Amino acid sequence: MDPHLLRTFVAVARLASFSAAARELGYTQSAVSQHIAALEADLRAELLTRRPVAPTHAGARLLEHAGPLLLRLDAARADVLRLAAAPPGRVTLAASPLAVGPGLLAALPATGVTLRVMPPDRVPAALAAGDCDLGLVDGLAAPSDPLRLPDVAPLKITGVGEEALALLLPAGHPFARRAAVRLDDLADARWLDAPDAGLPLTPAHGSARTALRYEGTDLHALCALATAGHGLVLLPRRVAEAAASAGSGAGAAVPLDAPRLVHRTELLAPGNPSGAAAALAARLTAGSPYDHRTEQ
Amino acid sequence: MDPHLLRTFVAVARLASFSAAARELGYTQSAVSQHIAALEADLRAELLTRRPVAPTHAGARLLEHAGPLLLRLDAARADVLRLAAAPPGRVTLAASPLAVGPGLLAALPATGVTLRVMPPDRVPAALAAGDCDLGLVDGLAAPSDPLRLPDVAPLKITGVGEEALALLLPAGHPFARRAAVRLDDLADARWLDAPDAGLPLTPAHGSARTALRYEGTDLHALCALATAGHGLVLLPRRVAEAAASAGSGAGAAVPLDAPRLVHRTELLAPGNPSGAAAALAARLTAGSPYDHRTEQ
DNA sequence: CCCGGTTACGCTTGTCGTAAAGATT
DNA sequence: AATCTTTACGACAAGCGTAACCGGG
Repeated sequence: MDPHLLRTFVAVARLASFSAAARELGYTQSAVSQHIAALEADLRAELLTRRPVAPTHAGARLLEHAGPLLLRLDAARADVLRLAAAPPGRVTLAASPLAVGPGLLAALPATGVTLRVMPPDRVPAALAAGDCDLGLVDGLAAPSDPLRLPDVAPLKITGVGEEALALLLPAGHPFARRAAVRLDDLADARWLDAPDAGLPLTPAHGSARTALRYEGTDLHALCALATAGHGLVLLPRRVAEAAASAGSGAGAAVPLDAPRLVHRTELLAPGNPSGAAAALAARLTAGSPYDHRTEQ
Repeated sequence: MDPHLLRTFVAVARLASFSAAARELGYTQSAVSQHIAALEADLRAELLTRRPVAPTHAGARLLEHAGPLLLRLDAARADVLRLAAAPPGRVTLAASPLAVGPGLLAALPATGVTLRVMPPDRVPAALAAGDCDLGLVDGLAAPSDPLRLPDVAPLKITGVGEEALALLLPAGHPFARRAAVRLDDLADARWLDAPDAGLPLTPAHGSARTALRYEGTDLHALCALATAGHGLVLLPRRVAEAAASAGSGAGAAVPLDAPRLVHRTELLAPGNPSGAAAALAARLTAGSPYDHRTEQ
């Protein structure tokens, strides 16, 4: 089970073609064919149907394993290489949209930082692959509970902020004048689904119908959709309030009465933060105005 | 970063010797030396100091990655091979000691099952390596929260039981006559540390001093130690009560008043449970008397 | 008959073992 | 001096590419 074979296998499965995979990987079709044959011989199972090329049952299983496996492998490489590489002055920080808040902005030094915003589920992978030096992710969790992140690598995870939640909705919405709403009230609400912006439909939303799916990481657009009545979104309270007032009165932010659910932001750092990265990490964990708001 | 090289590397690091690793792996010392050299050239970093052989900083980092990586690799192999292998009638079930309860015993069919008890942290690895077909682990968690397990492979995880906790202590202990104790009361208690039996010292125990460390998976011995006053143990309530009464009055079980903390048991199954394993899994999740006690 | 995957075969490269050299206690 | 790692080198196998082959649309 050479990683090379595995990589070829996932490429073939993804592209549904031996020749396309060969082109992508810089091999000949023949080599790809041999790779798959070697894998199938090793595992004593047919992994792909040919013509059309599609994973068999066993192949599908292997695919589930292969992704995380290759990711971890890259992570290990990148991690050790990062140790050896001369620590450059620049730091690249990957962050999910809702992790970009006042706490982060206050902690950023004047120079030397690249900020890269991406969907939260891609942050760990970016860190693993060495594309960035630090990661900031956010998500919903119980107070002081860590987020449930895929463990792609031994990462140092630090909570850097927790904030209560609020619902963003149009000013004319029946709930808009309430002092607070409870999750029970929202059992069959219509939610906006915006996984790239860090607002996927979670178990907290119940068996909700999706109002609209938004693909992108732009919070302003998302808030505009919400205040225009295309669906509800659950946001950190400050963000919701800012969006409600910014929209020239078109929106309203209603606090969510769910004491066991908060918006949490976490800092992910590889075990070996280089000098500049370590300094930024320290400022993010300690110096942030988010910091001491750990309860409620 | 060939897995073979990685495997050699961890062996060398573990044994602190090239030659010993070579013997263990069936290579010559020369080959081992070449493996390490290849790794170091690839990662452009010295991974081991020679004489004495010890991991460098970079090597230590790589070691952190290598373990889970190799485990996942074995898991993938085992998983796919299991698919192809003719499903034998026998099922091997790996379980942590406290997961062996009435629920399990009731669900066991008359024949065809091998039960293997091991420390909870070794169950996922056993499943990954294909040494067993199903796993049962237990641990402390918030109600209806899943346990935090290392994700060695894409496993199907199902909660099969939650139970309140109780403290087992000698009959003469100051707490023995209380109706319940709270975690605050136990801030500086002396705890038994028995990680192999599934009772490691957790954050729930505060910054506790360890009374005695017990290595082994035998609950009876552990309960005897507790009732003899060698330290406190936190057990599922039924287990604690049974142990208290079994010890001919030497012990007492005091319910723990911590509504946010329960003893939870989970069933781990690979994605491809074979016929017999699937049947047992179904009986464990559905038929168990544990099953409907999900709250409190 | 064309497109795409497989098989045959030669060549290059890599990997292991033997054996000699080098280093460290 | 003894022990353990490294280096040199030869043998063998693995892996890739070229090219011929085959099977389905």
